[in-house]
Formats: sequence, structure tokens, C-alpha cells
Amino acid sequence: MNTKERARYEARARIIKALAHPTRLFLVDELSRGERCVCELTEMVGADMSTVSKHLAVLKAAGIVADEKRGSQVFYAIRCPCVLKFFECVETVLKTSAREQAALVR
Amino acid sequence: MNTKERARYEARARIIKALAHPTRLFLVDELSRGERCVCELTEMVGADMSTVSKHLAVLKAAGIVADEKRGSQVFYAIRCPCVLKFFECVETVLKTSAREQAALVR
DNA sequence: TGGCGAATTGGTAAAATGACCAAGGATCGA
DNA sequence: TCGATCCTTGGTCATTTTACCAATTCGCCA
Repeated sequence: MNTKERARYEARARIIKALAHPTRLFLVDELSRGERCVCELTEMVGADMSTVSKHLAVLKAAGIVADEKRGSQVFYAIRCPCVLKFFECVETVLKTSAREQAALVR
Repeated sequence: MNTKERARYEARARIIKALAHPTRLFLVDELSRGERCVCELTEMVGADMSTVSKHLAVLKAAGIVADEKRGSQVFYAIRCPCVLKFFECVETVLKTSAREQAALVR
């Protein structure tokens, strides 16, 4: 793995890392249904607003969501809907694992 | 977000976390071309074998790869090929970001 | 214009992650 | 059986991540 290759994998890892947290997955899932302001998301997540704000900042830095200030509120929206396909695959992995577990117990 | 929901997002995050490291992305990429033994992968990655072994253990625990001992070697292989679709999306995100950057400079 | 709600940012402490070294188990050829 | 190779595991230390609190900024309206 040379330097250039490594840089490519690091760039990819940065995106995936941004998704590698339960709260951020929830945020993406929720935003996939339409834009939401931070206070709405905070309410749903049930954590400190500063925590949610920071999670959103991570997603934004990765280019996964976009923000727009309107009045005193900030609305976030998905920028790359393909991210949702992640979930399908993740579910496949989970189901495959579950099946194997079941097979072992059988 | 109730307890059950949270558990679902945590399960998903575990899978994605397993992919959220440049070396592990490289390993998955390489394994997508066919099974490899740990010593081959170690050679390619250029890190300590114990480091590579631990990365592989993370992927295995997530159910993304499977291992098979044959003689003195251990071969790893992809278990859920759909993981490769992650990369397409990740590239899309990266390209979109790059385009926006370019637009800002223009 | 004073104050309130919305949001971000800085700071801090706890927990998780990651890399390497050292040690140990398994397999194979001499 | 001895030694070499392959691989995993345990330990340690540095770095990163994350959650909350406190402080600050911004917009709105009473």
C-alpha cells in the first residue's frame, strides 16, 4: 500500500467514520424523511443539544448533510441520499450473522 | 428514540465501525478480489502482523469476513459482498464534496 | 432594548481505539 | 524432535472520541 493508495483509503474512512455512531445513524435515518431543525432532532435523540449539534457537525464535515439557517433555527438535510443504501447492506450483514448464530444453536 | 430503536442503531453502528479504518477498508478491498492469508495481507499492508491480525478479528467479529485455517495458514474471505457497494456511495460523497469545493473556488 | 429560545464552541473527564512488542499455541519440514 | 513459520493474544502507551456543562452568538419579539 503506497502513499497515494493510503490517502484514498483514509479519505474513504473519514466518510465511513462519520456514520459510525448510533446517534449519527439515527440522525441520517431521520433526515432521510426530510429536513429537520436541531431542536427537533435534539428532542428525538434525547441528549444535550450541544451533543447533537456536534454530531451534526461531524456529518456536515464529511459532506453527508447540509445545513441552512432560517431565522433562529438551523435546518439539516441529507446531501447524498445514497448513504441510505448503506443501511440495506448493514441489515444484510446483520441478518447473515443472525442466521449463522441460529444455525449453530440448531 | 426508545431502547429498542437505540439497540438497532447500535447494532448497525457496530458493523459500520468495523469498516471505519483505512487499513480495514484496504483489507476488504483486497479480499474482494479473493481470499488471502494473513501473511500476504500483512506484507501488503506493511504493518506488524499482530496489528493486521487484530484488524481482521474486528472485521470477523462484525460478520464481514470469514476465516478458515488450512495448515499453518489462516485464510480470510469476504462474507457479505454487498459491503463493496459502500465504496461506490463513499466515492459519490467524496466527488460531491470535491465538486462543491471546486464551485466555491471558481 | 431586554430577555428568551436556538445553536455553536470551548473545556474537561472518561472511555474507546490503535500500534507495537513480547509471549505463546499450532503446524510443518528437516 | 527441533526449529522455523504462521498467527493470535495480552500488555502498555499515545491518540481519539464522546458526553456534558458553561459561555457565547444570533435572531426575534414583547
